Amino acid sequence: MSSLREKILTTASALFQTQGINSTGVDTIVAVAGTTKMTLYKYFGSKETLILEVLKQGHQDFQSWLNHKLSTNTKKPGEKIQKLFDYIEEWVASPDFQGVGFIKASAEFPKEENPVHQLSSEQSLQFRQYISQLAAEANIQDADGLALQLSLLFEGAVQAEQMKRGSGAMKYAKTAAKILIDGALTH
Amino acid sequence: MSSLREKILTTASALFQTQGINSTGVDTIVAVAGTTKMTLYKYFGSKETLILEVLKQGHQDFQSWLNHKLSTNTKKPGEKIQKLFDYIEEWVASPDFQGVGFIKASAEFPKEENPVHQLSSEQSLQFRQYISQLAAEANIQDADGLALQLSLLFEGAVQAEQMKRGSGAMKYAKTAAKILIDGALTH
DNA sequence: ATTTAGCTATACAGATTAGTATAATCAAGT
DNA sequence: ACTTGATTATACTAATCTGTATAGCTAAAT
Repeated sequence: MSSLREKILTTASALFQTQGINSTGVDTIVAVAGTTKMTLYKYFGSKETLILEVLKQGHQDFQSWLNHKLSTNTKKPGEKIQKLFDYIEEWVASPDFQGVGFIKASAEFPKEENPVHQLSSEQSLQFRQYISQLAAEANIQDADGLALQLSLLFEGAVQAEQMKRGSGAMKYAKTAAKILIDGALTH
Repeated sequence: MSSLREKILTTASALFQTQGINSTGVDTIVAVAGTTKMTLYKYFGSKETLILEVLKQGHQDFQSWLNHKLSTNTKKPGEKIQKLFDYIEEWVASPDFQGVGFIKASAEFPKEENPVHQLSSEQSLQFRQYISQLAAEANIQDADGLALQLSLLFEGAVQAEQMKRGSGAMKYAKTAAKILIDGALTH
């Protein structure tokens, strides 16, 4: 079971989001999680490993949640891309939303050779490919191009939301996305 | 004259961009700038002040460059918003492009009470208002809404460009922007 | 030649950080 | 009752970072 490992993960995730990654010490993490450094370093050999695990967990949670929502609420595969931002907005508005890890992480670790930066970059690409796949299912010509544009809206809105909480940026990203998708569908 | 002050400013700006703000120590800055800590602390009383000055300088450089380009290359005021992303792309592609400070800074200093975060937030808002003004000059109904959407594309593309250099994200942001602007103009 | 101002050189204080070493505690299973 | 394994508690090391103190250098102006 090892609920302590998960407790450390969720605590670190919340602190990284609210305080920043570099500004959050392991002492703070273990204090808030109600454990000690020894236990943290037993489960995660280093702070960097912990960061990577937090990123993996967050990305997987988001992807599986989104995929489940889209799979159960659409009939034809081409419908998914049209509902994509509806669920993204729902995700961002949910109370346990803890930001999008890879956006913040890539900003705090800008060196390309850094493992955290590399994982962030990989996750960003993976999400874009997921959108591209949805676009292709809807028979959109330039699926990759539209996917990139939608990912820009997504990342920009998350960025704006992080900059000023409750800015409603994702709502405007959603309407912009609909325009871009409609335009791509008719061509 | 005080060219040392400017040397420190540009050096810090470059290092903040490539290494991250929190990961760049003042010792590194003065070593690269070819001066000493005493001089740095004489001009800027603290590292935080230096960060704020770097942000102010970068934002002002960008705004005045952009404004000059738009003013000299358009005849009617309504044309500006259509050429906006052409010049933004040119700016990002220029060799001395050193990122957009407020995007990175707000990610590294997420606490809203932090002065660096506050300045970043303010600059982001100011840029959005500038776009909104261009939209209003073109007689666009929901100028603020379009401005927010365009700023999302802008910030998302800069974010993507920082994540993977030379990704060409701004090119796709530009075409998406044109679609959104055209849509807003016909309504 | 001497003063003055700006800059350098260097050492250091004080705080914070990641990570480790060691011993004590606690809860089970046998 | 005893062992085993996981966790806690605490102290420590070594590195890093911001900011300061002190003294010396250099060049120009008078």
